Amino acid sequence: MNIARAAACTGLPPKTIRYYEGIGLIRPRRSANGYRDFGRADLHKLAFLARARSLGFTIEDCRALLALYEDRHRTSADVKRVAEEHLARVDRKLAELESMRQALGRLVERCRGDERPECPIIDGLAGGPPAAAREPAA
Amino acid sequence: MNIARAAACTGLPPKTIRYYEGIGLIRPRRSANGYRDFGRADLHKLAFLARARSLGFTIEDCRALLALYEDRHRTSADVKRVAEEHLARVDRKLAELESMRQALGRLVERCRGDERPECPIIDGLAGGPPAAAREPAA
DNA sequence: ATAGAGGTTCCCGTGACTGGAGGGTCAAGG
DNA sequence: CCTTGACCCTCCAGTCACGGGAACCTCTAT
Repeated sequence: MNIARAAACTGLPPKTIRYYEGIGLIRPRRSANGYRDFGRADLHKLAFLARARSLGFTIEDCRALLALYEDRHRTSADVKRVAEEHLARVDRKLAELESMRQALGRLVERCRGDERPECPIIDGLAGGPPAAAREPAA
Repeated sequence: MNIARAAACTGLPPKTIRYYEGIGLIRPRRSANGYRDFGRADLHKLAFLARARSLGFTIEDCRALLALYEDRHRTSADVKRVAEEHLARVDRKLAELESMRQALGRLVERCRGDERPECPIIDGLAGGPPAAAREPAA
């Protein structure tokens, strides 16, 4: 099976498949004309990679997971460790994004978005009073 | 003020400050010896950039925001548009990460993490039955 | 004079691809 | 037989926002 069909089967762009071969994740045979020739096992690996990537695993995680996938003497503890580390990364990223979203949302909310130059967003970025200083504190 | 002090004032690494000058975000004077010499306005801009970056604005957003920051004829609508577009990007990213987290969490949850090779995480990545197929369907 | 702590520029590497140049291969049609 | 168009190949450059490090210059203190 040539690369275009492998791409269609797995949902990965041909460029990405070549890249994966380049970094040693897969090793498809070559036909006499030099074209890559993907077998059943290659397709399974590519599909595996596509799913792992879509869950946000890094390429190096994928390399480790693929090795475990092919190792019949693996332990599920090894797999779980990789996944849990990634899960922790995802959670950290989520927390970071959520705090961004909140700060950003507060600024946007308070901006009237009219034709005048006064702008709480600019003020906030410029280090003006964060939020409470406009409250009726007196 | 030299670059190390500017870095200390703004929390930005010297490397980043040089980079910002390289891409034209700031334009500090130079002393006779060739050292950068940061004035009050430069520091304000750097602090502005640090805050904008910490909210996840891209460098190009920052360029636009800095221009608005310095434009006394800006409209808050212009600022708000930039911020809202970014907010929408953040929300999309959040949704994506949350769906990742959920799928990942489901897999990790079901993995016993013991010394045996059977592993729902590997199975899930390999395209095995997603979740329900192990239920007592018979 | 020298040592050490600053500063400068320039180039390379990161992650995970994507785009494009330049060229080979194959099947079908004239 | 020749051409056209759709494939395929390799290799290089660019992305984003820096960070590391080399090679070199400048200042301050001893």
